[in-house]
Amino acid sequence: MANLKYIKPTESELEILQVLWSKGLATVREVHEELSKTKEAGYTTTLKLMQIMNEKGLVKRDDSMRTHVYQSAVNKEKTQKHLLNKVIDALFGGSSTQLVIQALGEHKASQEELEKIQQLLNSLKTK
Amino acid sequence: MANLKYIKPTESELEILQVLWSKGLATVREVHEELSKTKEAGYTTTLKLMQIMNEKGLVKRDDSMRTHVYQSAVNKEKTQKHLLNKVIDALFGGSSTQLVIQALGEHKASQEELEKIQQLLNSLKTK
DNA sequence: CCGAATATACGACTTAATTCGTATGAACTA
DNA sequence: TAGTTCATACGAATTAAGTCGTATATTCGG
Repeated sequence: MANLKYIKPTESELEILQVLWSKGLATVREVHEELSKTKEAGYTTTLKLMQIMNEKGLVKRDDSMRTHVYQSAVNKEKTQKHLLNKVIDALFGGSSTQLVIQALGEHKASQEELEKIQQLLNSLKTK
Repeated sequence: MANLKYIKPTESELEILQVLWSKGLATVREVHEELSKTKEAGYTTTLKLMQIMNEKGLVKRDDSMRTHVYQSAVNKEKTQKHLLNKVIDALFGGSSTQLVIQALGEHKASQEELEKIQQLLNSLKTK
């Protein structure tokens, strides 16, 4: 195996993964177009990044055609979980509750979302 | 001003800030001792890091004595908030709710902590 | 007072991320 | 078919983090 241990994408890599997670399959061009909406960067920069990600095993690609088609090679939820753990340690001394409080306090969530959280909370409390 | 915009401590810097936040005041030696509990690094490495942090404005120090005394120059909650926002963007497409759900689902919180979250949730819902 | 211990300063090295220029070749078009 | 467009590959430059060796100064114990 070569990926479960080393899920540690950089910020730029994460941006690319976001696109791949949402699109499923995408060419470098497509990823680059998407990133260009919010970011300034040359095409070959994106290309290079994705090539490196391929070497690292963060993405897979089909290079049977001239234009390669990429997809994520790492699970979205697993990656989120993994990096979130790091944040909780680095920023909140390991307390996920502190993080939740901080996150809930700061950002507005819709009633619907709050309800979702409430349900989750209920299931945790009665357990 | 020179700090509100650029709160972007690295991982190592965050470790040091954690120590300073908890101790209030500390010498390089003290910080280094603390870090040594969980990490392998030379004394001068910690020293250098803290010197750089001083230049960046992440910490302040009293160098009126031979042994300098450091303290954090950035607010803990502000820093948490700032970096948390980055994580929410980079990892959860801007949805703090997704982050909360992920965090609550993964980590066990005590009944007491859950109660705290519940109260926060109540105040958000009735608003 | 002298040597050991301890402190800071500073420069240099290593590694990794990011960026991009350029080369090369395929494919499409007039 | 020649020229333009678009793709990948690759190498190199830049920047920053992290690490540490070494120089130098201060302090303290005996």
